[in-house]
Amino acid sequence: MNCPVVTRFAPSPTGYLHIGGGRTALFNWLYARGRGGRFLLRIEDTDRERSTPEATAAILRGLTWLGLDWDGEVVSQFARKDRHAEVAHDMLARGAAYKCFCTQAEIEAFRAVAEAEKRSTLFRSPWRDADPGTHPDLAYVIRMKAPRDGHTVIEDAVQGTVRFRNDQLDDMVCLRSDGTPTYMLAVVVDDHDMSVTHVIRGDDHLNNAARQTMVYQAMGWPVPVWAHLPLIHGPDGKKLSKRHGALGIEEYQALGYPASGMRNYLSRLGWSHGNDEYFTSEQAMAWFDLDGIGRAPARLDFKKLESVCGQHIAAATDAALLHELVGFLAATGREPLTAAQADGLSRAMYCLKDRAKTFAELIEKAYFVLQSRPLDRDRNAQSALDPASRGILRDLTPHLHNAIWQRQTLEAAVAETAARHGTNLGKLAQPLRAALAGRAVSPSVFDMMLVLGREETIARLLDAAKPTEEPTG
RNA sequence: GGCCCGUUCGUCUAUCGGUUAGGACACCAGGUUUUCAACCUGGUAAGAGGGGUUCGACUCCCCUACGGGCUGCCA
Repeated sequence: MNCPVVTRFAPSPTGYLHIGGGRTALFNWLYARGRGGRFLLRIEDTDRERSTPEATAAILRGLTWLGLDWDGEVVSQFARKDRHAEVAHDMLARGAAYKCFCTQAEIEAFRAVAEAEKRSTLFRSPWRDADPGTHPDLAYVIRMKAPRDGHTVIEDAVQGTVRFRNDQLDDMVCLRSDGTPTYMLAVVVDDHDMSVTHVIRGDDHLNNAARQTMVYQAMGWPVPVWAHLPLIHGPDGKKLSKRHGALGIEEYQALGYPASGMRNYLSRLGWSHGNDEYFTSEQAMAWFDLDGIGRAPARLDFKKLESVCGQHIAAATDAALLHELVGFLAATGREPLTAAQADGLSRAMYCLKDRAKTFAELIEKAYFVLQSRPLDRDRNAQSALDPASRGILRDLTPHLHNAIWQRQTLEAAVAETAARHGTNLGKLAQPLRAALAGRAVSPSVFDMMLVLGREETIARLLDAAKPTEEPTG
């Protein structure tokens, strides 16, 4: 039998897509894409109180930025509530579920007492075996009639065989008293109806898998392959929370990380393929497998993220970088590039991409090509332009008029001029940089000359050579 | 409280009973160097603790410690 792989990502729209969710989506995507399968997206919005359309939009944006494309339409779980109710009643008819008339207040009171007495808080409904003839005409929930004897065994592709004692599990609510389904029921019905073959999700669902298995069994449906991933922790080893800073996947875009680098880094968090560290998404698809997933939670390491991203930026094509840079600028609320800036950036990209780990760094170092005259110089640049240096720069310009505009000849011209003034390239480089970039940090001065061209270079040198008022502060 | 999962350098990890326990990031030292970065060379650094099983355990079993998850008419 050759049943096609179907995976899904099923976030609840109660907030942005966080980094852990992003990784879960990535693993599902890699698994399906690497096997010619389908990767589906379902929004688990059955909690009407907390679900928002804004959150759904943010999740979609996050996935799109990460480059995780899904197959087919986005499924709204809430829209399928009638189907869920139908299954709940089907279970009732099969004797796999029952109506429970206990009120929430009663259950809460029971749990409060149980907790105070340090007893199990597992709720046992008195209606489990009640004669339907005794049912009152009151609101009720439909609860699963879960087996009390024996074990429910989960064969998990990551966690191995996990056995749960059935007497530790309660009769979970499948249909609320208002007729809406709970997650526990809806997730099973949807995964079945959507033909999901592999459920890859956070290990906070491992316990749930046992109860969900009972639903599959009650309905006579095939149980999917489970794969419960360890959660991601913050750099301090604690559960991820707001105080760890950037958490929403979109914040990573704003920080300037390329999507391919994020995918690479995230895939290595909890999964490995031998000693491979840096790889493309195509390689990841080919290599990704469930048995390469670890069982221990991993911590976020921003240094490593940066390092990986730096390699992806260096390896990307200029066109791809420019394209992603546009998205970065928009994500950080900056001015879009003018045509001239985009053009300059393209010409400069070759000397920019090797020295930037993020788009934030790249744009910083691209300052020289994005600005037009007159440059506005920062403090460090200003102080590099002392009167003596300005004189040398002015003296350099005539030699540039006829120079062949190549690195070698430019270097020779600068070295020669420096020597004539009793100094050397090392000393002249900073003033030159200040003149061309207006900054103390930039690509190589010769790269800047090549990118800027003869006219612009000479003009900037003459601008800098002009005596200006010394900074006073 | 009950149930479940986990624990190799600071971090991510390799190892699937026999290795000088390997790699990457970070860090340190040196080299290269016009800034930042990149790059080159070398280095520091790990099997939570205790019991077993075995000729031999990081690898298998048990206990403890620590961390995490679940225990909702949330997902």
